[in-house]
Amino acid sequence: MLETKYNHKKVEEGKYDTWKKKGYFESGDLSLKPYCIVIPPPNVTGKLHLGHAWDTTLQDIIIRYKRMDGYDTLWLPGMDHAAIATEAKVVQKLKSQGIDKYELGREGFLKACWDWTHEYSENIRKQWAKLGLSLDYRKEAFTLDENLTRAVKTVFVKLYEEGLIYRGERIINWDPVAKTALSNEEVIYKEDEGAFYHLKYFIEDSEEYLDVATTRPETMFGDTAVAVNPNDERYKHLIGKNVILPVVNKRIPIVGDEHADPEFGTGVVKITPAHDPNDFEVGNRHNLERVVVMNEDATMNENALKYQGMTREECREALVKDLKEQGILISIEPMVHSVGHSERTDAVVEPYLSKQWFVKMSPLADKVLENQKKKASKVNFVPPHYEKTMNHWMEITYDWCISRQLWWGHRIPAWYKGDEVYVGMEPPKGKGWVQDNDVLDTWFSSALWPFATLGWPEESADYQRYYPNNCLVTGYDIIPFWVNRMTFQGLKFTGKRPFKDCLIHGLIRDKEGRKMSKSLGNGVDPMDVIEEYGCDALRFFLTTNSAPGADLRYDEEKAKSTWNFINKLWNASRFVLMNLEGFTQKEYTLKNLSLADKWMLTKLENTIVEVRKNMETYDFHNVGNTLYSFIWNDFCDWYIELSKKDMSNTNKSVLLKVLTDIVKMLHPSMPYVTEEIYQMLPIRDAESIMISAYPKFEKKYVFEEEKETLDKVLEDIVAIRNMKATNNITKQAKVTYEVDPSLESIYASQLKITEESLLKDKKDYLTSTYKSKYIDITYYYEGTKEDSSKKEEEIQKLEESIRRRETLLSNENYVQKAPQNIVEMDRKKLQEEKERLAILKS
RNA sequence: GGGCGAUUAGCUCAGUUGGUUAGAGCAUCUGCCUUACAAGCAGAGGGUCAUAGGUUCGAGUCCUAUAUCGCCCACCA
Repeated sequence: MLETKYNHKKVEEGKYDTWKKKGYFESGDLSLKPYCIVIPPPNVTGKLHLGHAWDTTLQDIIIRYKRMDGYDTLWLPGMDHAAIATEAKVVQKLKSQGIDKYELGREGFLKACWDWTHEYSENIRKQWAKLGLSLDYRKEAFTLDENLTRAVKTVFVKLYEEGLIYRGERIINWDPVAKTALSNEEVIYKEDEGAFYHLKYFIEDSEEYLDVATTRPETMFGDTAVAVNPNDERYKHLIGKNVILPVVNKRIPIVGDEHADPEFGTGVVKITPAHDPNDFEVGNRHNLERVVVMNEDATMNENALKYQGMTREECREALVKDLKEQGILISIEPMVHSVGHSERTDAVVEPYLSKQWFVKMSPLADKVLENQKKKASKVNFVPPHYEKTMNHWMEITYDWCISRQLWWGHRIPAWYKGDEVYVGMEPPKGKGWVQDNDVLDTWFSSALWPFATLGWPEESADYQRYYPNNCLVTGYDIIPFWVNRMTFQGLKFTGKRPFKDCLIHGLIRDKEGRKMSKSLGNGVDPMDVIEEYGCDALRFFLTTNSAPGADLRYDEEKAKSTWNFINKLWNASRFVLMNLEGFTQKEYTLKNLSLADKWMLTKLENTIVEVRKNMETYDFHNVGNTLYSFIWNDFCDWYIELSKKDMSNTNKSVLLKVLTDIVKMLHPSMPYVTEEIYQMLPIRDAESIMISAYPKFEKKYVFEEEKETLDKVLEDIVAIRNMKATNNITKQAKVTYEVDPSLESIYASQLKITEESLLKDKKDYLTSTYKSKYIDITYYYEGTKEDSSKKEEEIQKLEESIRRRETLLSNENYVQKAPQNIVEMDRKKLQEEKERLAILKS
């Protein structure tokens, strides 16, 4: 027999391995319709966090539902090499062992990365198992796999040939710690305290100077002009003249350029084309020299003269001091401005002139915008407003810097010999060719994930069967990095959207609504939650506590209350199973259904319809709430209570049927406990609940009239209990009643009326009476107060409501314009209210 | 500066194309060890749906403005 308390550890034990061994996770039944989701590959950098648990649970729910509903489901697992993120961690690890990346060399370093990858991917697989994810491991992929590599090269070469990938000198975001370029998306801007340094740039052969304001004085060694707005009356006449660059004592021109905003600062801006993207553009317009003043590690180079070798910060301090002494510094004006930091190393990003590879974005982005207008082939975002996030990004796009000065990743398939460049799948023939040292942005490979994992560029069977994917699930923070890029690469290379639907969820926050982060130390490890409350509680909590696309606060109280719900389910099952001991197919019958049975079955069918509808639209919180109240309120509070006085074979059969459908409907979100209960059912339709059929609506079990009758009876029971409670009517009270004979047992059992409760004597009792369509009941009791205000209150409310409804129904406009069923409902309600009022007043 | 959200009970949140008297969980109050479950049962209280206008027979829901909060993007010499 079942334990009285749900024991999640015992229930979860061993099930995952059994499912896996039995092959339930595997796809490939060609007789069924395919359904495919690819997992957003986690980085092989660490542990899965609560966000992963949420993201993957949503996918597992969809996959388990579709599998039970008769689809050939492929949920493809995989992981991301995560270029810079992993490289940064491995560098750090080696450093702690006293090993330097560059001394170790490329080959040795890559080996260290692979070792790291194997260790961490094994951890991740263990956590997937802990979460109960039904992944088809035979198809597992890694972004550095051979076929992914082939796909990456294919895409690179094709885009290069079409001129959509180019190499050029541009200002890029440089991470001086990782010593690599970054994309704009990998830069995090933070508000920093800084200052505006006002400097004197003397006009050549003159005692006059321009007040040039800068936040970065150390870049002045790279100044090759000073710009003023051509329409700025203050400075117009100076255009064409020169200033003398302080310290360096170099002549640089004063140019007129729209970039200089007369309203901002002093209206004069120094131009450093090699260290500022805007200045770079100004430099291009005026044909200015580009002077790089820093090394790759952001120390000053020889152009910084005596400051060579200092860090940016040291140089600024020393230089400002010197400028002050020389009388060049006019003033220091404190200010707050945002400074870019590297997402991975947190280093202050240096805008840096360097030669990098870029993807030309606008032709690819336009294709996405075009496609999103086509209803039949667009990516359907859930909730829909997230489409705007993608489209917005596609409209403001700039070229994507894809080369990284790292070793861990896809090496760029380009070779150089002198000034010659060769791009191809294989190294060029002939001597003297040297391959590009750099690797690609990790997102370049993950952008191909939905099709490259299925075998593309080969026309493989999997690719043909499972592409486009049916759904992609990810957080809104990943739209710019990943969803966008998969979409344009998918359209470009497969001619199709990568996935039909894109289900977006929010971020997990802590109880106070703060983002979970390492620095705050408020992160919650999903494995700890599983330990404490079980996987099923975690999954159900995560997927039913917020609307689609919204953030979710993690609150342990809620996990706890989810556990309570499962415990409730456990005990309801316990009740059913205890009463169905020895029950067999022979006894199973749905004939001679009682009023309660019909009520229960009708509620069940309504629930099935509601649940299915919400499953299809990914409204899992509605699924959860529907099932919660169905199980707790309808099944446990009423039907099980009513069953206690029945226990006919029909009743038992209904209990079994309803419980079976309950665990099936819950299974996608609570795989373990539902399997445990399913395995104990006396009659089952499958070896495992995982491969059993999801409940389908059956009209023959809908009995609307009976359902309404019992609903009314139950309302009466609640009202009578309420009357008893407010009047302090105890068990000792006596009772007389007249009741519809077919309903007597229900009223009697639910109101706990026994032979002893019937009034036999005549004493000075207080009385309270309740009357309705089916029952007229009076309680006789001893006490001090009789509460008649309750009845008066109800009469008042009814009269008010009747007035309101009569006014409404006499309104021509309303009767004509409102939908018929709404008007009908009002008429019916009005009628009922009048009847009720009559009973109360009689 | 551009864009996207949010604002509903003490707290956390639902609220499907506008349609009964706005819901749930937690918390609160009252009474119960009723043999599935006291991590439970029965009953109860609690909301001018941020504000102001508008459209409509009818607005939490649609429109306009305002306020507050959050996120994304751009700019910040």
